[in-house]
Amino acid sequence: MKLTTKGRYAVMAMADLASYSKEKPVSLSEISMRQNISIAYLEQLFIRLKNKKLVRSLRGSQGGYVLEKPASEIKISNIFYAVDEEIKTLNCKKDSKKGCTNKSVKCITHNLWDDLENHINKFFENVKLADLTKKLK
Amino acid sequence: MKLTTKGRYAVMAMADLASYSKEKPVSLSEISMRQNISIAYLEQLFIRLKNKKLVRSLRGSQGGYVLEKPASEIKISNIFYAVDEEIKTLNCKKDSKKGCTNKSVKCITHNLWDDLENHINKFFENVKLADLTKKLK
DNA sequence: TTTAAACCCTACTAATTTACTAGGAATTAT
DNA sequence: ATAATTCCTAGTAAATTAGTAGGGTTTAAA
Repeated sequence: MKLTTKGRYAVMAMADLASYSKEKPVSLSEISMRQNISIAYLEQLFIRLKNKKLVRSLRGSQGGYVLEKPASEIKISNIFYAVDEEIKTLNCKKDSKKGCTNKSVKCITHNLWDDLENHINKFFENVKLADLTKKLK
Repeated sequence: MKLTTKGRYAVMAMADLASYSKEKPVSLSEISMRQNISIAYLEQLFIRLKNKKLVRSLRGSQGGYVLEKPASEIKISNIFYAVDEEIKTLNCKKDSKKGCTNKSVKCITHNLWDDLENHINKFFENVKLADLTKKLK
């Protein structure tokens, strides 16, 4: 059970934005240097963050990104969701009423995995971006 | 963030054992059929479960496995630990005092990942194998 | 009006991890 | 003896992750 760089980098980048984009937009090259993540990789993440309306972009020279909303209104779960950092405790689909769809497998521990997912998701729901920036710098 | 089959199968197999090994040892082929996991794969898991004293093996014909302790004394975290299902929110080592060892990277979100790890681990600490078997069958 | 800094977008590839298989050896009840 | 079982090591296929490449488009500022 492991957090991928996608989710981790996205949160790091957003935390960076939260603390450095007060005055002016922050460029990916700045974030790249501060957080040691390649620009090309950051680009991929920011396209998604933008699609989910977590950041706003300013194109052209002197451009960059700013937060679309106050850091106090952005949950970690929003960021993870934007970049597809999914919490998955099962492989099988969860469409069927009870248990797994995979017909012959008895998912005897189904409830446990469900509880776990809820537990983790709740954690991310309860942490806001603003909570992190205190620890920055 | 995803649970691997190693951890998931190990818990399923242990839950199977907990409910079927009361009278006689349960063979891997039985578990294999009930849980739809290959015997060869189960073998790998049970070697580790045995090393960590969670199960006891009985070799030879009519052999199989039984729980080493009552299901009420086996935590999910014990099972995960036995099969190396690790909860990892960071790539960098956590040896150094504060933050990451990777010198030039500022792990600004370090505390968040630490909190997350604790949160997940605590969940697994609080669930016992016996809690699952109620839901079985 | 040119230039350079920036975002935008798609596709590909390398690296790593996961999931699983193969094949045999040792043990033991019947 | 034999068949059912655990035990053990090594390998490989599949999937995912992490990152690169290379070309756009937009825009502030010289």
